[in-house]
Amino acid sequence: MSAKKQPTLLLIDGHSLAFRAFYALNPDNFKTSDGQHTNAVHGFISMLLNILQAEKPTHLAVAFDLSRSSFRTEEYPEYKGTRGETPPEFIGQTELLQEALAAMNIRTITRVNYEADDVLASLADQSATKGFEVFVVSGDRDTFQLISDKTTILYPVKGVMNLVRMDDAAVLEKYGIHAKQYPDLAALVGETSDNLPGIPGVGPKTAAKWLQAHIDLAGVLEAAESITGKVGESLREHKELAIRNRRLNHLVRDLEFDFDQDDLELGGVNEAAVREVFAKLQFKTLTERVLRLRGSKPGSESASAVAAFQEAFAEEKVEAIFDELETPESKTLTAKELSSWLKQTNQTIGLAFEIVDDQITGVGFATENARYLWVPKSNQELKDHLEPWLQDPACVKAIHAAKDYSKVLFDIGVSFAGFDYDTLLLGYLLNPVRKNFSLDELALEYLGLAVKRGDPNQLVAEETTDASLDAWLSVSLAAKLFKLVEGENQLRVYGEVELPTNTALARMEHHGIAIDTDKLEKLFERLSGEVVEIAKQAYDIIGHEINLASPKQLQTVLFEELGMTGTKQLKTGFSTNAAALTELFEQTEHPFLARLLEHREVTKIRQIVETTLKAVGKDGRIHTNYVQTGTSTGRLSSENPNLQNIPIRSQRGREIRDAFIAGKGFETLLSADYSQIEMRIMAHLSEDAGIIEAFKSGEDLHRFVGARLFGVKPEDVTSAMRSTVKAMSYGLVYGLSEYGLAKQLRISNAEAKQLMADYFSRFGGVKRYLASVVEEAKSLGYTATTFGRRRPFEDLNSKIFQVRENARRAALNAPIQGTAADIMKLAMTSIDTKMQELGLKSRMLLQVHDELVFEVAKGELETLKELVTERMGNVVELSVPLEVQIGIGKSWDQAGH
DNA sequence: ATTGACACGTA
DNA sequence: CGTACGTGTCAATT
Repeated sequence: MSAKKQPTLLLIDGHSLAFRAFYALNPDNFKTSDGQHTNAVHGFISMLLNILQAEKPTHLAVAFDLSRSSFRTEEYPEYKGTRGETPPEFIGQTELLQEALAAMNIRTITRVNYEADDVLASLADQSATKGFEVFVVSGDRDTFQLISDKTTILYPVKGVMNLVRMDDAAVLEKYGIHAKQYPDLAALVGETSDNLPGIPGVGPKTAAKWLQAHIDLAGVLEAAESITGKVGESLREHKELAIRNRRLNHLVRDLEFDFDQDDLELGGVNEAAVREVFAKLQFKTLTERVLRLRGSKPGSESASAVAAFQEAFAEEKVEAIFDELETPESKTLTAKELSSWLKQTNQTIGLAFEIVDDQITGVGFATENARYLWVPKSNQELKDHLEPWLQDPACVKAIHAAKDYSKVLFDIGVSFAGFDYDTLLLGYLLNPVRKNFSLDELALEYLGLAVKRGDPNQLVAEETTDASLDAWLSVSLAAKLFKLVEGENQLRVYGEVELPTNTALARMEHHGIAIDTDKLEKLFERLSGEVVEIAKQAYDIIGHEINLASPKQLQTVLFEELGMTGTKQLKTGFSTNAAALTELFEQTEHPFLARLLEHREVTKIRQIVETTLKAVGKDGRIHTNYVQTGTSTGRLSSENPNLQNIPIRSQRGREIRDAFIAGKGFETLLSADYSQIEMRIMAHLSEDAGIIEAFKSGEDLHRFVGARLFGVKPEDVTSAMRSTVKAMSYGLVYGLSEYGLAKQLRISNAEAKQLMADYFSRFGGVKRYLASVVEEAKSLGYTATTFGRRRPFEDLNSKIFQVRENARRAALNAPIQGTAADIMKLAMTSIDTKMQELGLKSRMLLQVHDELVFEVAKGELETLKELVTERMGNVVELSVPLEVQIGIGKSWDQAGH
């Protein structure tokens, strides 16, 4: 059936790909029991399999650099001189990789005095001449010079382990020149990573323009006299740099080899050797994947893995094997087939929805070795077939980002019991600092799987939803992530805090909060009028109009025209922020500054009014999105819009809060907040007798502390003393330094030092606690809240003072802010559960870190007030009481305290 | 259109 | 040189 395939040669720059793999995968997750890191090897092989699947080459070779020296470093010793030291985790991995490749009968090639790219260039050129189609995998753009109609470069894009297919058209698109011209462009621009400076002032744009006009570097240099401007001058002055760069980036294409292309043909593997090497590397996932595809049960011996590899590398089989190695094939099910499958499957089932315009257009289901897609014809059909299963807590479900789906289910009236594994939340607990929590990123990090979506023949990844793939990834990740979370003793945070909070949040977002849009619109108009008026006054003072929102223009006016001396230096000049302006005003009393500050306040508030108005939905309510993975400490964040930064301090700002109201059919809003929760947690964690006594006494905290600190009676603490104490107490929670305290209180460093020493001598527990937090974080590499939530810290031992200090302060704050966040989440869950249980009509709507806002239904005020106070106050037992303040009113402002 | 710097609102 | 966020604007970049 199959015609003789076009012979295709795949050439790989070994170090280049291994380094990409190394930086894409976290070394901590790929470590053998004796501590050897294997992430680069794992990533390399996983990537290799992907390329084999996509390109189906018949021949393969991997080239490695022998050392850092080559004929290029002889000519120019600084070549690649900026490359830093090899990361310690990478050490030994090249050798392991070469062993693994040898076991798989893949030829590795090195050449003394030459770089891997020269070997690739020679092989590519010679093979193309013999009629091969050639693919070169290299992260070095110099290889673009090899591109021809026979030869394509697969170039890794930074960040994710993905390859872009670079052919002549792609180079033309990206750089505006043909591939052949690329080394000329590189010579002009220079290459920082190779320590090759180019012509100063010349970037890719300019170089491309020249090359479009003059074909190649020689042509450009010939025409150098006619090139005008600064860049032309620069070119004439530095042309020898370009000539040198061009000589160095020229790849050698005529190396001779003691083998020919036939010796590179993909054949069987060395069974015993593969078994040995893979055992040494402890590559369970790769092996398990092969076992699954072979249909054998886990636990049977790994001979089948070897056999699978053997077949994989045998010609003609490559395609089938690696297609399946990625994921099981997706099958589309009818409603009937789905129901019976759900009934008979008692393993954990991965679940994902395809959602278009808030409608469920597809549902993916998966176990680790099968995946299915079901396309419900209507919401009713979906409800009929899915609701019983969703409501059955005995059916174990794994899902990613349950909240997104829960909201849609609420919308269409499908009830559900909750989900057991949410890979988003598990991923968050394992590393709250990471930026991207997508399934693909988690799969890459924890499964070593580079997920490909869309057309499998297209190496460039496309964003497409594939519900059955998502379901499969969720179920595959769930077990692994859960084990890791368990190993870190974070199961309690997962099960008691994050997972149930998710459901409460879905409900809150679903409900949203009602807005008095008329009021906001009027406010907007009024503020707009004020802005115009204030701006006019400001322009009159300085005699001309400027853009008051432009820090740059302000710098010109303040520090040049008006001749003021700036207070705080920034990258771009002196700061014009409110603190700096206030200080300038104190010095100069210049009326422009007063107008400017007022302008700032009013425009800011007007801007918030505008975005708030824009966020009001058709139902007259705002449905914010709470991001449960948004902070490194365990707090929530709120976006689209952010309802956690609605103004409260200024009178103008509070008018916005007055537009957040109880909706139709509800009587009032109720706001409940924890009073001084972070200081209370500080008291609890530090076990400081003095602070604990302060809270237990019921005396005002700052007054109490002030009395102790200054040795006076509580009633004799002046308001100045009290605010000093307040600043210091709060500062300590944030890792305040002597210098910072001095600045804040406008006292000398020595006075600040004395003040702090006094504070610590009176409240020794606080001092001991803060020191212990940093010590522990240094030795463990993370901080933990009382419930076990972790935050990693790497920079506590940094040699750079600034970096180290930043980490120190964050580490001091993390357990306190994090514990407060845990307590609030527990309280929310407790309240939400109870409200559901009692079938209350009232609803929880907002969370602002230490405050909850409820919408109260008729006749439920007393019940709710008591319920909320009791649940928030008693959710955990600390060594100090948790005090809850309740406010009630028609609007958020009136409910506030 | 996207990006970085700045500014500023909240707890 | 006090923690944690999200959003807007300007100005300079494709």
